[in-house]
Amino acid sequence: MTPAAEGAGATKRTTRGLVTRERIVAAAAQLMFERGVAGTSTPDVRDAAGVSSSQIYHYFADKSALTRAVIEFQTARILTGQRVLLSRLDSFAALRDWRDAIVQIEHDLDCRGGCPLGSLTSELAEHDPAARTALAEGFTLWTDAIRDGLQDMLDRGVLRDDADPHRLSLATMAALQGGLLLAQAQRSTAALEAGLDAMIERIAFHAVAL
Amino acid sequence: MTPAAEGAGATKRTTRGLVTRERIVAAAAQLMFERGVAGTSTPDVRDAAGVSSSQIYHYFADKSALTRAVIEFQTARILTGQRVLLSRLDSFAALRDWRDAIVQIEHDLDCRGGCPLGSLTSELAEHDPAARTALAEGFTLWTDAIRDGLQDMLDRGVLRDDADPHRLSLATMAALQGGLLLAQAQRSTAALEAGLDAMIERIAFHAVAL
DNA sequence: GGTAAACTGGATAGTCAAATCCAGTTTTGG
DNA sequence: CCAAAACTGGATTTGACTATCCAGTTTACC
Repeated sequence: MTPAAEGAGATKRTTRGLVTRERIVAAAAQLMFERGVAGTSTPDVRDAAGVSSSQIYHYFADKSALTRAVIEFQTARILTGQRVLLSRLDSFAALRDWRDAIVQIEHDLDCRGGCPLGSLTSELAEHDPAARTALAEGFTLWTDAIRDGLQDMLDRGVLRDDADPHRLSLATMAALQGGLLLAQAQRSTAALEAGLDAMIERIAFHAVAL
Repeated sequence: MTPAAEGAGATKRTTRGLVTRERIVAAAAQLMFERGVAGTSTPDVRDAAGVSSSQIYHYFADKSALTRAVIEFQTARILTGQRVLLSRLDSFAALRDWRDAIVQIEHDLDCRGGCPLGSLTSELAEHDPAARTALAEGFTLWTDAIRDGLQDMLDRGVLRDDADPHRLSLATMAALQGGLLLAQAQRSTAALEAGLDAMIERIAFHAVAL
């Protein structure tokens, strides 16, 4: 009778149920961000979400399913949270604003935690194939958002034809992820700033002469 | 009576003892690379190293101390393993060889595991300050090796004076780390290649005109 | 108003890992 | 040769976590 909790089981859910489910996911996401997946126990999530133990297993088949929900949650969070910046990532001013916003966030966090998706990657990629796939998908969506802005710049003639938006967006995402990882290790945004700046300058190399 | 196992306890160690200690660290490093720190139990390490349980706690105060030894092991491994490439990272040909070697390694590993230091970072940074410091130090040594090559190019007039070796090396390390992380998630070296290529091109921007 | 879902709260089983301890054996280095 | 270190192999304590189950209560919705 346990609702499939995830699959096409199509168990009827009330609004209240969905809200509770979301509260569990949000709490788990926060804890996993702060302490990692292995460092987050279901009792921890239970307390943080303010629910009873049974509710967690009512909505999720097991911890692995909860973790996958967290990945989707973080992906959505990044894409909507950066929507304003990402949707208009189509000028050098916008790129620099985006860079500044990320550096500012990291600074405000005292360089703790790295990237919500990046941290999960190294912990899950090798022993949870479903999680790895979900993470890969999240990175792809994120990278594509950057690519679209660059494509826009190319279409509008801001960038020359020799610019490859897809490749540039991949490189930018690499610099971002690595910058966040190094920020976490070194408690400094120096590498993050250097990486993002270098990529923006690299993109500027393709700009049509003023 | 337990030897401090790490500190300035200055317990006399025989050659055989050091060899065994190293065998434990190497086995732990391999397992932690494959399964993560949390996914590696001391019984796992015991079996992989072919020693008795007591020996692990004979050489290391606890799992945390062993983990720190693993970080030092991996740092040394990277620096000596890439010594040939890193020590002469002072020309564009050398930079490209270095890039190719890294991509090749990742390809041979089927994009599994990411960076030995990077993986440890997101897992340990937030709840093991000593580990975080050791990781930061490892990244600094690695980045400095890159910086030295660039400084060489600058000193020899291959790069123009407006090149900032330190900043460029930081950006390169960010692209490398992010590229490896994305490779792990997406099982593709595309982002790694794009990131490193972009950085090499970025450095080439500072090259004196031919 | 009644059915189904949401929810509490705690008991519980089973597993596994960290770390300590010990009694005895082998190896080594001066 | 002999003392210290290296090492075996396993027993053991302690604790935490995953996951299940249940008996009963509250809330939502047609």
